[in-house]
Amino acid sequence: MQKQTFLTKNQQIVLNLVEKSSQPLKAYSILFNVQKKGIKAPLQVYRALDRLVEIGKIHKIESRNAFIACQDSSCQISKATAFSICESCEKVTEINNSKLSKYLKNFKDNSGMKYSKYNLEFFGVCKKCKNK
Amino acid sequence: MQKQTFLTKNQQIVLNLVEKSSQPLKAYSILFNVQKKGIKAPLQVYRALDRLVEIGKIHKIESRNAFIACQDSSCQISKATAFSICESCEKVTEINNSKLSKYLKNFKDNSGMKYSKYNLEFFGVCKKCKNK
DNA sequence: TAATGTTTTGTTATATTATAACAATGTGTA
DNA sequence: TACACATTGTTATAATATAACAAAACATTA
Ligand SMILES: [Zn+2]
Ligand SMILES: [Zn+2]
Ligand SMILES: [Zn+2]
Ligand SMILES: [Zn+2]
Repeated sequence: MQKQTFLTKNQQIVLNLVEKSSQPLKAYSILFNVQKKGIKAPLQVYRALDRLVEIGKIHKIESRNAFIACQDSSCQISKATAFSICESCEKVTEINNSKLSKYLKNFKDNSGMKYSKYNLEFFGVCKKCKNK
Repeated sequence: MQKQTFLTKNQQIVLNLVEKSSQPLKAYSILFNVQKKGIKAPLQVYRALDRLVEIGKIHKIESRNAFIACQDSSCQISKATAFSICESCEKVTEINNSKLSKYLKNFKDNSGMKYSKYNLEFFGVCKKCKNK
């Protein structure tokens, strides 16, 4: 049997929820919200999340331990992610900027190490919050 | 009483340990290693870590939940951090590259949000591991 | 279609990471 | 000294994540 190319039932349930949310969701909040769909245990959620992250459908916001749906179709291939995070309202937005991604993909430091992946998190105060 | 400008005893103990380590340390591994110095509880470690991160003496590697001593004196001011992480041996190195930091500090996306801080984590396989 | 090997799932238990709450102690200032 | 407040110690608990293993689902092919 080959590794799945489609989404399994649990993965689809989790993805649907994460995609409906405008903001990152925590694993246990996801669990709570999918219990009526038959997902009962943390591991079922974490397994679905792991796979969804692996195939680029969602991303983990590492500084928040939370998960957000991908808003940029190229992520499935590139493994290159960037986010802006408002430290006041916690709004998170995926940054889709080709210049930035080009710059970072080509970045080489002097260690001679080749990077296959990066994650960038910007922090600040969003427009909305600043005008309050 | 003003907020301290020096390091308190616990902070110094934790910092000493983290600085001695060439690699990121986890909070509970720090706790285990400073118990002979009189630090008994997780919260004592986390409080010290929080402050040390705040003043830029150490950084948290978010994707690893681990802490590493700052290897770049400008971090105390800039709140701009970048790391390379080997996914094979887990070696972490702070990237100190003025072009990169300049580029990222000046980066503006089209949301009109002003960033005061960023954290960037590059992943790959280090030279050593590649030659194995 | 039955046997086989593999992936995915369900389930229980447990490990790991981090914070809440509050009393006690220390320290600078008036 | 009296006050304000920062820091510490302590216990308990919350939040995040994984280990282990049996059961079920599914593709392959005999
Ligand atoms: Zn994406
Ligand atoms: Zn905001
Ligand atoms: Zn630094
Ligand atoms: Zn390596």
